[in-house]
Amino acid sequence: MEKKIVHLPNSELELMMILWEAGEPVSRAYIDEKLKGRQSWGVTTVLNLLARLVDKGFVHSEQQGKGKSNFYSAIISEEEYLEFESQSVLGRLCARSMTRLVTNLYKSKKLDQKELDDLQAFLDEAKKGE
Amino acid sequence: MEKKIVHLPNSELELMMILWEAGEPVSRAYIDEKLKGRQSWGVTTVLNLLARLVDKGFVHSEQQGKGKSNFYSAIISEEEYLEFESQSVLGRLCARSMTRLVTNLYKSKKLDQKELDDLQAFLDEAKKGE
DNA sequence: AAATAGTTACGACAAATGTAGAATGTAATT
DNA sequence: AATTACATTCTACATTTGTCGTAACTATTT
Repeated sequence: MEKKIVHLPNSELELMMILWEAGEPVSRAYIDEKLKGRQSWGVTTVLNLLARLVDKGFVHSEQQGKGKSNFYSAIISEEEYLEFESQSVLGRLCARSMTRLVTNLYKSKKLDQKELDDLQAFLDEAKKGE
Repeated sequence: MEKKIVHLPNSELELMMILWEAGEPVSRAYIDEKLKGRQSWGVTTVLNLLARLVDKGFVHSEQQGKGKSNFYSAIISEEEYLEFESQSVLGRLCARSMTRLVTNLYKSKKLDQKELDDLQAFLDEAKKGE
């Protein structure tokens, strides 16, 4: 079974972001905690979304024994997913208005200094290659 | 009826991109043309997607008289939509991996020189404000 | 051992999405 | 005036997505 990446709906993406950020297998309870303030999904909802992600090959779920909580971890990495979306409609939209996007994110304080520095480093690199 | 912006599915976003790029009212035939190579949707499919966009308040459709083709134009601007998405899951994903995103897009030649220059200008501006 | 609490799996269902056929109406062609 | 060629609207339908309720099972508490 090869790694086939598909576009994820928002709800599932929300969970993937948590798994990516965690970087290690985490429990459903952990995910619930991270979801606080963003989404108020019922327990089953989260579990169900996780199950769908497992089906799609995005997540691995390992059972810790009956009655105990499972541990979930990302199989598809953030890089891989981003790479995939870059080739899609979304990628084209971002490309067309990259600066506007960056400006928006900066204004709403979603971009931290490190990301800005990295961006500068990338631009310096790109300039050399011209 | 205020301008309520909602998340668009890929298919509809694909059409919006064409309308945004066009910048003026265009016919369905024009859209079909632009779609060439990307999507092979039947005529009705495109019209149906346009109708849904009209319902959602994203597109204005004006009839050029019976039997003649309509003209479609974007009501919600690219800026507005981007602003909206910046606040969503998508925005957070982009923010978290902005540099990777930019790098991907650059590699696949989706970012042109102008966009890079703009980006640099933005960074210069941001640096001053620190 | 009965009750309670916590966990996951299964089934469900409305709404949204992807995609198009059929119906209907005008315009141009024969 | 038929026929042909397009255009749009309406209807349709399988999938996917958003969200759970229930069932079933284990662990803990009383």
